[in-house]
Order: sequence, then structure tokens, then C-alpha cells
Amino acid sequence: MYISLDFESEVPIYEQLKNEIIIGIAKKELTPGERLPSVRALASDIGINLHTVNKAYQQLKQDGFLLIHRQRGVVVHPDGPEKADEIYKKQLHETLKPLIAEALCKEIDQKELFAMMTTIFDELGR
Amino acid sequence: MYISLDFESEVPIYEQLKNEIIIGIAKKELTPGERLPSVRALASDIGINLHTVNKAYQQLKQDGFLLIHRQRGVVVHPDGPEKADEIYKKQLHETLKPLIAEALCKEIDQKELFAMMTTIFDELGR
DNA sequence: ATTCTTGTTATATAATATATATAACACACA
DNA sequence: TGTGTGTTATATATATTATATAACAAGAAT
Repeated sequence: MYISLDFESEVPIYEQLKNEIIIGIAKKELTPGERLPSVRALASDIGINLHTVNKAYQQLKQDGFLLIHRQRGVVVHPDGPEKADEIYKKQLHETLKPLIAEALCKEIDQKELFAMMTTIFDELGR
Repeated sequence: MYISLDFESEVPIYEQLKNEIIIGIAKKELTPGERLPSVRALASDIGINLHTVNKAYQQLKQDGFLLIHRQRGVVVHPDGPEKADEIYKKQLHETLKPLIAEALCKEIDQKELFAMMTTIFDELGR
């Protein structure tokens, strides 16, 4: 699996790493039960600190995407994360709203936004 | 116009403020040319520091949402922001992608996401 | 002219977040 | 008995967020 990070980005490295892994899981390039590199291996691979990788792994574990066995390492959660609950849906709604508002202000219309969404679904293999 | 801020949120106050204003413009509750409160008035109103308001105003000016006349105050840009260019569209795409990936992992399907989008369009008066 | 209100600039301070560096620990496994 | 896991602990550096005060420049109102 490719991990592309932008060190110039305002988005923190650990966030970018989380996103890459979540996208990998959504695309099923990362399959349930699959082993991920150790914090040290991945950190060394990407050229970042092991704590930065660990922070991403820990948060993904918290969110139910990963399982971490103390000595066996990190694996994609066999059952996947919990289904979205109402709290998550509300948060997603609140996250999307300003993004869409800004797009509308910039004259991106509903049709174009749906088209962009469809492209993304496509990229994620849906 | 109502401004609702969540001081417990991880989202910075100035970001929340930007979002509220952008949403206001998208909903046309804030109309082109309309005067916004002075940095001091709004800060005092919300109970935050004037520099926090100023930061939001400055960034919104940078993004073409607002015009700031040195002594006449802050107004909603009469012409609105620039139309979305390819760079913006690419950034929006990259912002949406991990959000959608996470939603899909949590078994929110394409249909439900489109429904959520439609609800948001509705809230924004489209 | 004088006063008030603008945004603006300058300093300072504190708390938090991000990222790195090093070292050590506990424990399974070969 | 090492080796490789994640984990924990410290320390450091930098950037971000938010606040507090003060002062400045210039248009607007009186």
C-alpha cells in the first residue's frame, strides 16, 4: 500500500497517515485481519518519528479501525469499525456543511458536487 | 444573524466563526454589501478576544468573502468570492475523500450520503 | 477642532498541539 | 537468550490558538 504524505501541508502528518489508512480500508486494499507495519518499520519507511505513527495507530484503534496486540503487532480490525451512530452522523453533517457552503459561494452547484462525490465513490471502488 | 460557537470543540474558535459567516453568506442571510459588526463589537458580543475575530475576518478577506475598508468597517464582498478554480476543486476533493472513506467504512452508503448532502443543500436554501 | 469608531500593529503571555529524539520497559516468540 | 512488538517516560523545539493591553492612523460625526 502506498502512503503519500505532504510535509508542506497544514494537515498534521499523523492526520494524513490516518486518512491514508482509512482510505486503504475503504478501498479494501487493506483487508480485515491484515497486518500493518510496526510503528518503527513504518516510521523508518516514511522517514518520520515512531511516535507520530503511534499517534495515528492509537487513534485508529480508538475509532475501531485497528486492533493492536501488545506483541503481535497492528492489524486491520477483522470486524471493521462500529456502524455509524447518530452522534457520528451529526458530526459528519456539521463537518460537511461549511465545506458545501463555501463551495456553493464559489458557484459550484449541486450537480457538480454530486459529480465530485461520485468520482470519489469511484476512486474508493464503489 | 446567529453565531453559535462551541468552546469545547477541537475546532478553533476563529475557524468556527469563519464557518458561521460562510454559511450565512451561502444562505443569503448575509447579503452582498451588508455591514458586519466591528471586530470589537463582535468580540465583545461573543465574549472572545478582538484578535480572534480579526483573524477570522482577515482570512475571509483573503478568500474573497469580505471587503475591509480601513475606517468604514467590514462588509460582505459585493461581488462574492472568486469562482472556484481547479486548485480549489482539487483541494475540496482531497478534503472530502477521507471523510467519505470513513463514512463508507462505517456502513453509510452512497444513498445515505447523498441524502445527507441534500439535507444540507436544503438548510442552505438550495 | 475635537471626539469617537474603525481596522491595524505591536508586545507579551499562556496553554495546547505537533513532531522529534532517546531511552527504557514488558512480553511474546523463535 | 535474543529479537521484535507496542508502550511509557522525558525532554526539546516549534507552531498554533487565544488572550490581554496598549497604541496608532484615519475617516466620520459632533
